[in-house]
Amino acid sequence: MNHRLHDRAANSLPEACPGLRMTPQRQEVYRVLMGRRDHPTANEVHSRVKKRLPNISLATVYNCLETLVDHGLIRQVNFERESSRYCPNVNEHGHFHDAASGTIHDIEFKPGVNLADFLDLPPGAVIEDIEITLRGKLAAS
Amino acid sequence: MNHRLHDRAANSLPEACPGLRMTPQRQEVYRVLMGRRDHPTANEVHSRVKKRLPNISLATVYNCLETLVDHGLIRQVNFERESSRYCPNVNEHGHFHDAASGTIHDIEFKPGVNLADFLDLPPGAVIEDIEITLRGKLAAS
DNA sequence: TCCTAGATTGGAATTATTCTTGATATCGCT
DNA sequence: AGCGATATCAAGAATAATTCCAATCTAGGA
Repeated sequence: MNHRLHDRAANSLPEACPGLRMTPQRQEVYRVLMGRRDHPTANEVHSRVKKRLPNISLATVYNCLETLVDHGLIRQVNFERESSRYCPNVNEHGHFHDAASGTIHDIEFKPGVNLADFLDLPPGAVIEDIEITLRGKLAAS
Repeated sequence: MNHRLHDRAANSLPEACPGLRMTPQRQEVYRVLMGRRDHPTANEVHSRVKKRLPNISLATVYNCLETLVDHGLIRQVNFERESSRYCPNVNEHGHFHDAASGTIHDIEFKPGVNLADFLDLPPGAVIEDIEITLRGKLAAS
């Protein structure tokens, strides 16, 4: 069992974030994302958050998610035209979509990798954000 | 000037595609995409196609685009939650979104690149599709 | 030519998300 | 503690892209 992960999941925000007022709703939305890192949709987040905040509205969940994204505490992930999903892993990383199970796995870059190593970037391009999505199957191991 | 490109753009379908009935609508949708490779949305495709087929409906444009995608003649490209865009480049490639101009550039992989060299894939993962999107700025050269 | 499967159309329906508005809560200051 | 300014919340309405539906149409084969 990964205690490091578990401990983080049990807390609310890792540290204060400048300019972000920490309300019970935002705290709980964040807590829920940390508690189960399965890339839930806003709807799923709403269901989970309602366990503790039964009166929270879906609109508020959307607001909280947007705020947390804007402050860099979580990331919004899009697959095709499906509903957005949310992910508390703010490291640069990609996602692997297992078609069979519908699960999503974070994909880390191998250490020391540089985008320009494998992509033919336009000269002078300054990259601000990367989104890498793989779709496929996990062969039975 | 790139004659190869220009010639392809002027034609309709490059070759017959098994199981695909080539209707005037599909032909024109394809022609429009080849004629201007700027990753238009379904709406933009609709406007362009109407020049020659004034009665074509948006639903038909969606149908044609879907069919062409299903047959591997074009690709559907999604950025965030924006409308889907369509692209006649069916090679494996990524996209660079220039925030300033709103333009989209195809990004090719460097030759001989293997994704597994750069990404920490889950063991036994079989990749069926890759989507790489970069957002950033093109520095004034 | 006639039949049939598939294609097209226009409009209605769907769905995720955003917007609006009024009510609440919080912050900084005295 | 009290007050005004500001931010947040909630509920439902509104939006926008896309899909669905039912009714024609069309092309190609028997």
